[in-house]
Amino acid sequence: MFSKVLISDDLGSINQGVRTVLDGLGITNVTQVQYCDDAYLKIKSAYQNAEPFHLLITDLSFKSDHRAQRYASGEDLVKQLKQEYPDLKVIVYSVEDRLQKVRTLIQTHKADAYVCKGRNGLKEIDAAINTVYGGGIYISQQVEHALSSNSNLEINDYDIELLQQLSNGLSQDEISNFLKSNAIAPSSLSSVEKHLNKLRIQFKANNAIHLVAIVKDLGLI
Amino acid sequence: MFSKVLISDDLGSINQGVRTVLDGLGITNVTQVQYCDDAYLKIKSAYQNAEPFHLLITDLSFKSDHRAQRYASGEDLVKQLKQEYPDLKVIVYSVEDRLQKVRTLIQTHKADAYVCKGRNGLKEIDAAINTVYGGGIYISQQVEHALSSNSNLEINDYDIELLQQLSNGLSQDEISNFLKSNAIAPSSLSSVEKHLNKLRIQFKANNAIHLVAIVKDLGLI
DNA sequence: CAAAACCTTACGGAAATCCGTAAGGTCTTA
DNA sequence: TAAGACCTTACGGATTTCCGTAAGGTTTTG
Repeated sequence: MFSKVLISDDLGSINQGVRTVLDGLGITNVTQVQYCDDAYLKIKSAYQNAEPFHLLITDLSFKSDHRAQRYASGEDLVKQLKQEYPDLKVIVYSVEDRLQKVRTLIQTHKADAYVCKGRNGLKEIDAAINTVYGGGIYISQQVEHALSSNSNLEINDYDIELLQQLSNGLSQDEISNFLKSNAIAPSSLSSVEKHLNKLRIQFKANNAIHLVAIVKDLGLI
Repeated sequence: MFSKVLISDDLGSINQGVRTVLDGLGITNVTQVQYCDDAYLKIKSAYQNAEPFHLLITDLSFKSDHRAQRYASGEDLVKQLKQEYPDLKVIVYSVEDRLQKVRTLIQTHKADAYVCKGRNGLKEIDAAINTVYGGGIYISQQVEHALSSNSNLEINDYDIELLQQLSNGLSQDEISNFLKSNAIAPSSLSSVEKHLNKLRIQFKANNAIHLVAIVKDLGLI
């Protein structure tokens, strides 16, 4: 079993619950932090001292306060850590249950587990730790279809960018110019129209307003 | 000090933290529930047995699961309870920091405190309990300007309705027809345009898409 | 390689939006 | 009651979105 674990979560009370689970698994070398930057520094220095952490359990959303942070979210933290220390196992523990988030964390950033905070959260943390220790990937039941299903996986970063800019108030013409100046292809007004039209059909939206409302509800932007 | 308290929060681990605070205040008669409906029933039956709860500390968002619930959110719960039992003190304890939510809870539903979950959440819970016990209203610092300021309080139900329908994908023409068929005045296309234009200016939105994105972020719809 | 499939881009027209102006109605106030 | 403020409604034009069609380029496939 893991012997050295770091918990990162800005709500102290949740840390307590996770710690209880770790106790139950006989894991006593547990460190807690409340800021992403602290998590990064702890892991880095432990690694340099040849006493690396084996597992990180982290939340995604951290309330910002007066302390300026390099890593504003758990996602940024996971991304960086997994690049730098691929051997470090990472369990994400979040209330966030949007499929796109799960997908990004697991597939892109290579997190090892995604556990939704909820009534059974701590039980799932237990299961996740065991699965991850065995080299597996654990995903909460309520979001497990994020990976498998043939759901809206075919929307890509380009589409997200379009939707993002649209929701920022840019006209389609302005989006076209934005893409040109950022060397993103395709950039013609016609292409912007085509892609947004495709998205409208995909999400069964009546118009661009409806589309933005829908994807915001879905948490895609 | 309060002697009989109910905590309602679907994440067991958070309950633990709040319970610690209550312990520190010498409050030992504490009950916990994980569903809004349970909270309602407990309070109702305690009242009927002439042993009413004095204080409810509740979350707003509850994950839905297999159990069908009459009260889907903490907001519904607070609304109902405060109507039925005005003497019951209510502290809302939520990660939600949108001003409109705070306003509705405090002004419309008459909650006694609004505490944002965060790094200092438990300290604030402590302060809130003391303030509320003294008959006051407590609001977390980060959202306290929700009430005082002269902010966008002048947007009314009619505006919300327009924004709602707009985000549902109706064109302005369709909204006009919708208003006519529901006998809501004013209903002309021109008026719909005017009001939406006013809202665009108010929220500094470039266009209708931008407007919907903004008010969705603000939690107005 | 050639055909097919796909994508990008351009263009044009219908519809919707954005944004003035103006007329008429309602409410407030002196 | 009369003037003023405010609101609703109508209308017209500029701009933007919506939605086809078509030409040219790139990628896939046999």
